Amino acid sequence: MRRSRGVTIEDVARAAGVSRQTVSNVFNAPYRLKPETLQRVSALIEEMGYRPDQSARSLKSGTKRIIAYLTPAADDPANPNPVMSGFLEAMVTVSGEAGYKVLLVRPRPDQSREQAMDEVIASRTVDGFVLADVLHNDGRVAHLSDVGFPFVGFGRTAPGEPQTWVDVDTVQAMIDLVGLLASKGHRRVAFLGLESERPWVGHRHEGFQAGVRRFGLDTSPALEVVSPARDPDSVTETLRPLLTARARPSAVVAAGDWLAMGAYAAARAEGLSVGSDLAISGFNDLPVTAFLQPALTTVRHPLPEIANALVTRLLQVIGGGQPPPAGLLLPGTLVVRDSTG
Amino acid sequence: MRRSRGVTIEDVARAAGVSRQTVSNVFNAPYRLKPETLQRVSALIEEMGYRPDQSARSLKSGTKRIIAYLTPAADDPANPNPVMSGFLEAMVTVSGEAGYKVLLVRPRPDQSREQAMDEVIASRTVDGFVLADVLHNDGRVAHLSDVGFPFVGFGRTAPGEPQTWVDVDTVQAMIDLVGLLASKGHRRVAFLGLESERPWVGHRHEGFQAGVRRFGLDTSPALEVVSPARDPDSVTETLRPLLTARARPSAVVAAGDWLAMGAYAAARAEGLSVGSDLAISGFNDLPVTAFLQPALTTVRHPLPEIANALVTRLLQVIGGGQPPPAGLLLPGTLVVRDSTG
DNA sequence: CGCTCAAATATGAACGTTCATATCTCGGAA
DNA sequence: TTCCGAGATATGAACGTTCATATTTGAGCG
Repeated sequence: MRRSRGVTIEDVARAAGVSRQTVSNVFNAPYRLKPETLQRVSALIEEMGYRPDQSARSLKSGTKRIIAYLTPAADDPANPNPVMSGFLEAMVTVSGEAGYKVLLVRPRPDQSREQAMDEVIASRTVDGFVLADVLHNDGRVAHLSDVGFPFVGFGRTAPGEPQTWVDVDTVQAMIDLVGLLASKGHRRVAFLGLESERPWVGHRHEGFQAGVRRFGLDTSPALEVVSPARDPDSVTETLRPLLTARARPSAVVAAGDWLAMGAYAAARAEGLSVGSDLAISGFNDLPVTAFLQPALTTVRHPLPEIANALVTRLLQVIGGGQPPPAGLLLPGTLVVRDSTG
Repeated sequence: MRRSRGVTIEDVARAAGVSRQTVSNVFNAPYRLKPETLQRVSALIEEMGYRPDQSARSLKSGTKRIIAYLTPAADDPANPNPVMSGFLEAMVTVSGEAGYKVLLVRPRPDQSREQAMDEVIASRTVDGFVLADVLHNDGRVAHLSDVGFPFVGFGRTAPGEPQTWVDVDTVQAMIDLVGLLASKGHRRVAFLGLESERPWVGHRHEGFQAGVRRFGLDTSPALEVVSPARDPDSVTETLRPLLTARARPSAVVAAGDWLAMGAYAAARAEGLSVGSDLAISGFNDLPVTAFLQPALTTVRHPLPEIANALVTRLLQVIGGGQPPPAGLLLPGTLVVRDSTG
């Protein structure tokens, strides 16, 4: 009669004629074992299919080898955010390589995000948190910082707050983008923004302005417009005055890919050919960009690098090290396609 | 001096002047306690912020309250699959409501999916698996079934295999879609397929054919074309002969939304107006569909219902119940937008 | 008034590890 | 030859729960 649970360290120890500790050392301190013993016990572990019971290991050692990902509420339930699923994808890969798994945590309808975090912390289920879409004065940051639980975030905190964040250098990417357009001879470049509090909207605007100044392009405020929403109709409405003006811009830098798609529609509505009559660029490199005609020039987030930096920093904090003194900005990648001629 | 770990059951018991078991019962068998005691201890638990240590609980009871989601390798790393991220989203929500959390498991580069699962099983980290994109003769299904570990899948298995799956009733959805077109007077409807082994491609084709027969439309095989890839250029190439033919179809039913986007491009290339000159439909209801002009008529997967059925079935199997005798097909939702006139 | 029995609560053991420490082994120096 | 000490391995305790079982409590009955 076999036990219903799995193979235990005791089983392996008995089979190998060694003690539990020796088997434990195969996983936790192989250097302590005589090479010959290591070899022999390892083989037996493999053969018997033994893995340490995570619960027992966690209970005794206090380390879970699990990172919690606080799932962001989707902007709009019908529109899952592809940047964030790409980020999660990268997080899983990178933390997997570091020997950590990712646990998805979503606050129940009756809970605040902070309460959900408290529950996970109190039940000692994970070693740390990864937050997405972190912004200045983020309640989650304040809370985790207060209770002293390890965390890192994708986004940015304010200067006085903990600096355990990593983000894309949006401003620099926008400057590069404007530089690309300038190099193609564009002098009147419009910026298509979005009416939103999200910090990245501001960063993209800021980067655009910096780029325009840097490359000596037309800085007329009339070239900067803000759409109330991302749908093509709103964008078309927003851009119409600009595109029908006497001196229309030769390029539109949109604050995001969806907005850029709207700009395509606006261009078509005015009989302008995207790429030749009007250059258009986006931001985010959503899956859709490659399916547009012409394909959209955009900026790709360095998601693997961001995930890597976050995991590295988080493990550092978990390990009891000093939290990083400053946030980290990583460069985005300009993906040049046909929409910019 | 406070202990570095958290509040334990012992702490609460002492503070309340009761035994550990009584505190434990507050969570696991409240009906056993005198209402007065329950009340008093609950209040103290709340006040002290006590939560049972998951590791200790798991170790003793054997139940982890965690479901593993074996993350599917993205078709193309640059194109995360939005249907699957929507599915994961739904899984997190539904399992959260059932008191379970979702752990993401990805095989390391040196591992097969089966090896990754074995590792998770042997380390007793989760109670069961959810598989996405399950197909006939799926190695994961065979393996989990062999080792007798609880699992369910989104997709379909072959008749002889375990029937713990849930899927969309693709055929019925396609019939509905063809019915919609028939009701609008279309008689020559084309099917735009994709060169792929994926089972859903076949189901969509099958459903299309059933619909065409059912509604007495033109069944000419010439109306069924297959694109070698999903990009707009390939699709345009594939559709050109059909759209320039003497008797061109008045509608195109695409096997997926990306293909439908390609059909938009093909229509434009021939100077046809989508919606009026040529009706086009897709499948999946990707985020992009609402941003197209005209917005795309498509089929939405019943992701919350699928997740719900899967979790229900999985918990049943975990609880030691009989595995479901048959798979479950859930109806998709026709999302009628302007691309079908 | 004492007894019975169910309801309510308490106790000791066990889950499978790792930690802290103890013991063993064996080559080399005195 | 004896002893030392470092390297290698072994042992008992502890992590914080829940399980199985034991004990207490108190209402109802003869």
